[in-house]
Parts: sequence; structure tokens; C-alpha cells
Amino acid sequence: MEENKPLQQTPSKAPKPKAPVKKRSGVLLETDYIIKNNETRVRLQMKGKRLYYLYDRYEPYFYLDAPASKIPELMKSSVLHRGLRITAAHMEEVEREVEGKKRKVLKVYAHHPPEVPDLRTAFKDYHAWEYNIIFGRRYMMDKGLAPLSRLTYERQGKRLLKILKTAEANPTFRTMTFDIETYNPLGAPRAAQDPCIMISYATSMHDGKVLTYKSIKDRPFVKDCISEKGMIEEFGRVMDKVDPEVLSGYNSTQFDLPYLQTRADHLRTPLHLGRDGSTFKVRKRGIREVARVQGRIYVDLFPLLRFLSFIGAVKVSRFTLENAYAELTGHKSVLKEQMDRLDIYKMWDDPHRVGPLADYAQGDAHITWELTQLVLPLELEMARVTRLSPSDVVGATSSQLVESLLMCEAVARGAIVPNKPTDEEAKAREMNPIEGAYVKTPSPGIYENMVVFDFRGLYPSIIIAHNIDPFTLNCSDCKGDGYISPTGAHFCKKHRGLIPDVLAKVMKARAELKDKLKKLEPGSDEYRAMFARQQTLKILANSYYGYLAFSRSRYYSRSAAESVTAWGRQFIMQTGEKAEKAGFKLLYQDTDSCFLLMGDKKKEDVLEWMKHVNADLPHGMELELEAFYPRGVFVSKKVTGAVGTNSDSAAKTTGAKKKYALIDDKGRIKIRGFELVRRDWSVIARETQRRVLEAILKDGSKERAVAIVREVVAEIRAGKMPLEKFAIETQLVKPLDKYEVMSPELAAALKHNKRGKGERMGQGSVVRYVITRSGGGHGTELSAHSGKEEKKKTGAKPAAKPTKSASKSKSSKTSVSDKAELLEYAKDYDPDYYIDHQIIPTVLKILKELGVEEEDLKRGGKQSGLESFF
DNA sequence: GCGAGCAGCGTACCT
DNA sequence: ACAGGTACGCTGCTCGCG
Repeated sequence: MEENKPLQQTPSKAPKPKAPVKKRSGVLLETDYIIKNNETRVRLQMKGKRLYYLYDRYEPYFYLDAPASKIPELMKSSVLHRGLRITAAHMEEVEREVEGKKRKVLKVYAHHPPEVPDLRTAFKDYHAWEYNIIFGRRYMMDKGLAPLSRLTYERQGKRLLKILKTAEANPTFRTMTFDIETYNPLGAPRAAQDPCIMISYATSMHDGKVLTYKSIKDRPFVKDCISEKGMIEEFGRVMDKVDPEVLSGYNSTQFDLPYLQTRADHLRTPLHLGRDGSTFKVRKRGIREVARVQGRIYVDLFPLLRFLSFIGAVKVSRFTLENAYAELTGHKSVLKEQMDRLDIYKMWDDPHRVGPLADYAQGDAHITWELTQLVLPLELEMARVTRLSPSDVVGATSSQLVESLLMCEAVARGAIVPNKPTDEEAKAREMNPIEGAYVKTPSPGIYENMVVFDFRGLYPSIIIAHNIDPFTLNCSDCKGDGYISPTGAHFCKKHRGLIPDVLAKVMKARAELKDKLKKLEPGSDEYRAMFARQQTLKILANSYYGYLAFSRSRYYSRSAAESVTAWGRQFIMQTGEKAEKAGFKLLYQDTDSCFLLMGDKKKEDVLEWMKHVNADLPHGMELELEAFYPRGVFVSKKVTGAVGTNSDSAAKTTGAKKKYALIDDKGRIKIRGFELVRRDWSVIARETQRRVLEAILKDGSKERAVAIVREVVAEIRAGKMPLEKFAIETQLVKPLDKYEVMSPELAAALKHNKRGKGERMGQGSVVRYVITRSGGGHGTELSAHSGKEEKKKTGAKPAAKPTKSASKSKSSKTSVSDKAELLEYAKDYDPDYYIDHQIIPTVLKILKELGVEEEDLKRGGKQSGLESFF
């Protein structure tokens, strides 16, 4: 194929190179391109002993749906690009797979990569594909290269002549972490005026220094650089000496790097970070900014962690450095007690506290270093698997992860990559959602001897088993002889679709890794690395269905996606029916899981039944035993509407879905959906609910559960608890002026912003607030309505009432929002609110199953006179 | 003018 | 800017009552 002779593609005016041809190998990190002497060169960043670059020539191109006969005419078409008139470099007819069918299309070459999108508009009459693929990625896709793979190649000087082979690689990197401290008399430091007072760095958990410009005794790790300027310059010398391959920081793109740059500019000294002595560069990628440091792999752990948390590779409740460190390593932060960052400038000014400040600075660098060791392998693995470059992986959406691999595999099989949908198409798809999974309503109650099964990788296995793909759908080749889904769609049995093919490869790779994993020692570095890899593959495999149904997907297919979920519902419901036929009581099901009551059945019966079910499933699909649970709790959902205080009959209680608590045969508790797993409930409510559930599951003691609640209620009344326990966390996902109704978290954030202290809260802020007795005294009524007049489509009532603003008259009632204050401002909490709206409802739901009433909790009730508590 | 009822907003969760 | 299914608190409207 034409791709295999790239050097002939470029009209060559190359002089005879003098350098000898050498065979070498190195690990590919990423690619980009440069234009030199009017020639486009792909630049491959490699790692051997050190990082280095290789260059290769490659021509940019895209595809056009036009016949070869049109080439002469099309070659004359031109278009303006950056003020200059451009034409195609050349064209050729090639055979490609388009929407599952082989046919001929035109491959149109451009002179330079940036011309491609514009050039495409010169041929508006014809459909075009692949005109907006970043050139570096284009190169890797076409050459079948993956980041972090080892290339063995021939080179001539820095020029790559030929790739001889590729292999897996797992390089290690010399890593340096850095962190700065700044003088902050006003709270937030102002880079223009407030100096940087310390730069700390770490190259391992034991090595590293704190650069500063005060002499600090008894701390050998501190280096006094005399002045701020001297400190910044010393940092540059350290960069040269250590010469790290990976440079990492925490939120350093947003804070440390720009701050240092401003200080360096101010002091008229260069900031020396890159291997060539350059500083950093910031590239806008969509909404977010990505920094790069020449010749090094720059890693900002903050966005990286957010990304890994988003895709589910790690779980972090709050993204502060200390919290992420504590949760991911399981170590307590080395920094003894939480230091108040607002105090930093005071510590600097106080001769007795500048030492501890240096300790703090060093500690930060060290924990950041340790965190880097932990999460960098995940990022690299994600890059390896998805074939996105490590820096592209951070901040990629899960659709991009899936899409990247699909595109690579499409190219590899000679298929053209479909275009992204237009905004209109995407909107239309969104308007028409696809029916999803089945969830059975459980009967509330406390149960004994349950067994839980789930389908291993339900959607991926359905897709593979039935060859579900947009282009195997209703194929003309095997009309009537495909797999027929419950929706009636059929899928080709003859040619494997792209998505099932890629998915099968991913699943196979994962199965192999899991085999290898069994032979390794848990806890070892190798085990951790291997585990991360298989976890990555699992995350990826589970994303394919979502991508098929994603409105902006290149491979969207409503029919295909509907078939996946329809089959899913069919399999899980059939499994439920089989369980009931076999004499189990079917308690609950959600998507791919199945909760059964064993009754008198033994574990062997259960396994026997599972074998029987599996025998009937298509190849690749499997029902797995998740665990046995001696005891479990399902609760009724809160009844909305007619709650007639004492009409038991009226309030027909139904079980709540997606909420349960189980204890397995080893005493481990598994809780899903309950308030205690939600951060938008107060710590005290969550803690109390957990204790109640434990009392019931572990001890089976209703009395203990009730006693716990009474005790907590009494303590709340007594007002002896720390205020933090009453904090509720809620994220503001929209820009503040876009909210239609006032909520407690919004009210707290607005009040805070009005004070004008500290950082303003806005989109994305997580509000930690407390419901106080009275609110903060800001009597101002807050309105969520930001000027937009219209809205309120209340049941299409034309309603003659122009005096809408009259309704917001000072109500005598104070709402919850009125009383919401950020934790930092709250002076008290409202005991009634916390008892009646947080504690009682959360525990009552559970205790009702045991016949406990609200009164029993609040005032002791008849069964046990515990009035003495109050 | 007031309270109850209820729809809709909004968030976080489950698989 | 991966999917859909779900629970549930709060706000703010409507409506019935007086």
C-alpha cells in the first residue's frame, strides 16, 4: 500500500545525506510535527537512555468521495488559506472500506498539515472524510504505532529511515516534583507584587531540597539562595543537574508555573525548565490549557487525578493534594496537622516558624512525588491502550478514549473513519434517547441468605456475541441469516464489525493480563502495574456501548445501541425467570445483576443452577457468582404525595431501587445508594446511618440501632458536636447565573461571593455549607432569576398576572436556603433541621423495616424509657 | 393571606 | 460532550379555604 513508501510520497529534493545509517531502538512517547525549509517533518519524541527526537517525512491528506476521472479538474480547484491560494499537492484513487463496503475513493494530498481543513472546502461538491485529524496522530495511526512502544529503526542522523519492528515497553522515568510557596498577606498571593518565597523539589522520597532566601538553621535540606532572583536561578541550575525526564507538580499549570514566570519576568531573569533552557509553553486544547516543558514529560497531577477519577481508574473524594494523597496511598499525610495556608506569610515573617514552613514545603514536594509514582503508570497505560499521547490522555473524555482506538483500528483494516455528526444531527439524536436497562423494584425488608449474581461485562459480551456494529446492521449480504435482536434488527454473521472486533481484542488482552496477574505477588510493583493495565482495559471495554449511543459519536447507531440494551433486558429478565422456576425468590435486579433469596437451598444448589444458566448463554456471555450475603437490607422509597399521617393503608410503600446494604459471609459490608454514600448529606447523618446499618447487619440489634440514634439526637440537641460534622457538600455544576431556582448551596455561594473574601465560587465549585439557626444576617433576598423574564411554562396557563414580582414578598418563613452558610462562616447549626431533615429521615427508612416509629427515636417511646437522655 | 399539595429543578448515585 | 434509570430535598407555583 502507498503508506509503506512514505519517502517517495514527498517530491524529494533531498541532498545526499552524509551521516551513516544506524540501527537503534527507543521508546516512542509522542509525535507532533514541525515545518522546516517548507518541508513537513513529523517529530517523534523518544526515550532511550535519555529523551531525544527523531524526524520523519510524511504527507498530510484526506479522502474525497469522487471518481478518478475528476482528478485533473479537481487539481485545479483552489482555496484561500491564511491569505494564500492553495491547491492539492496531488491525488490518487485508492480502495477503502466505507460504511462497511469496499469501494474506490480519492486520496487528496496537501502540501502542509494546516492546509488540510481549508483544502477540503475547495471540493464542497463531494463528500470528504478524515480532514480534521491532527497530523501527529495521523502519522501514528497510519504507521500502526502506539505511544510507549519500543521501536527498532534505522536512522540517519536524526532522520528516521525505517521502522524495523515495534514491541511492548515499560520504561521508567527519572522524576522530579516541584512546588512553590508564596508570600500572601492578602490571602491569595498576587504574582505582580508578592514574591515567591520557597521552591521545593523532590527526586525521591528522600532526596530533594527547599530553595529559599533566608538562612534556616538545623535543616540541611534548605538552601539559602540569598534573593528571590537567586532562588529562581538556582532552580534552573537544579533542572540542568537533575535533568528529569518527568517534571510534575500539583495544579502547577494553573498556579506554580505562571507564578514563577511572572516573578522571573519581574526580576528580569529567565525561568529555565526545559532541556534547552526554555521555559514552559501553554497550549489551548479546547477549553483547557495544557502546559509543555521542552524535552520533558510534564505532568500536572491535579487535572490528571480529576481525569482518572472521572473515568473511574481511581476514587478521590476531594481533589486537594493532602486528601488525594491520603486516599490513594492510604498513608496519613506527612504534614502533621493541616496547616492554614493563609498563615504562610506569617510563618515566613516569624523566625521561629520559617523552619516549619520549610518542612511543610518539603513535605508537599515529597507527597506530590509519591503521588506521581502512583498515578503516572495509569496515565501511561491509558496512553498505551488508547494510543493517545500521554498529554492528550489527560483531559480526554471517555468518548475520545474509545474513539482513538477505534480510529486506529479502522485505519489498520483499511476503513475510512466516519465523520462526526453536525450539531443538528447530534441534537436530534439527543432528543430521541435509547431505552436503557431493566431495574426490578425490590420488596423492602431485611433478608437473610441472599446470593448475588451478575453478568460479566454484559454489554461488551452482547456486542461481541452478536457482532453489533453500525455497519453490520441489516447488511444486504446475509439478509435473514444474521443475529436477530429483540428489536428485530439483524446483524451480519459473515464479516466481523469494527466495534466487536476491537472490543474482542480488548477483552482478550485483558483476559491475558488477568492470567499473568494470578502468577504475580499481590502488592509488588509488577502486580500493581499489571493490575492497572487490566483495569484500564476494563474501563475501556465498558465504554463502547456508551460510545455507540453517544450523540456525537462517529459510530452512533440508534438501532445497534437499542439492540444492545434490548438483549441486555432480555437476558437479565430471562435469568430472573429461570431463578424463580428453580425455586429461588427473585428479590432485585439492576441491569446485569440478580439478587436471589436462597431459602433452604445450599451453596451447591446455587452453583449448580448457575452452571445450568450458563449452558444456555451465547459464547462469551457468562453469569458470575458475585457473593453470598447472610443478611441484607432493602428499604421503601419515600412516598411522595398523600402521606395521610395515620392512614397506613393509603401509603402503599414500594421498595427503593438502587439502595441496599449487604453483609457478606466474611463480615464485609457493601452499601449502595444510601445517603451515607452521598456527599450531599451531612457527615453526622451519614455517620449515624452507617452505624445504624452496622448495628442491624452485624449485630442484628434493633435496640442498639435505636440507642445510637437517640444518643446522636441528644448530642445534636446539646450542641456539643464540632461544626464540620454538619457540613453538606454540593457541587455547583452550572454557572451561577444560570440557575432557575434558589438552592441552599447556591444561596451559600452567593452570600460568600457578596462578602468578596477569598476565592469566588462559580461553576464547578464544591460548596461546603451548614444550615445555621438564623443565616448570616444578610437579609437580602437572593433571586435565582437572572433577568430572563419569560420562562414558567406552568401548564400553559396564560394567567393574567403581570405582578409576578409581588409574589416574592418578604415571607415570614425562613427557607433552608436563607439559613445556609459556608462552613467557614457558620457560627452555629440548626439542631431541628439536622434532627428532622437529616438524621431522622435517613435512619427511619431503615428502622421502619423493624417497626420503629419516629417517636421512638426522638423521645424515647414506650419500649424503653430513655427519657433520661434529655 | 396562608398552608397544603405538587411539579420541576437539581444533584448524586447505580449499573 | 459515554448511556439511561433512579431517589429525593428544596423551591416556588397553584389552589382551596377563610
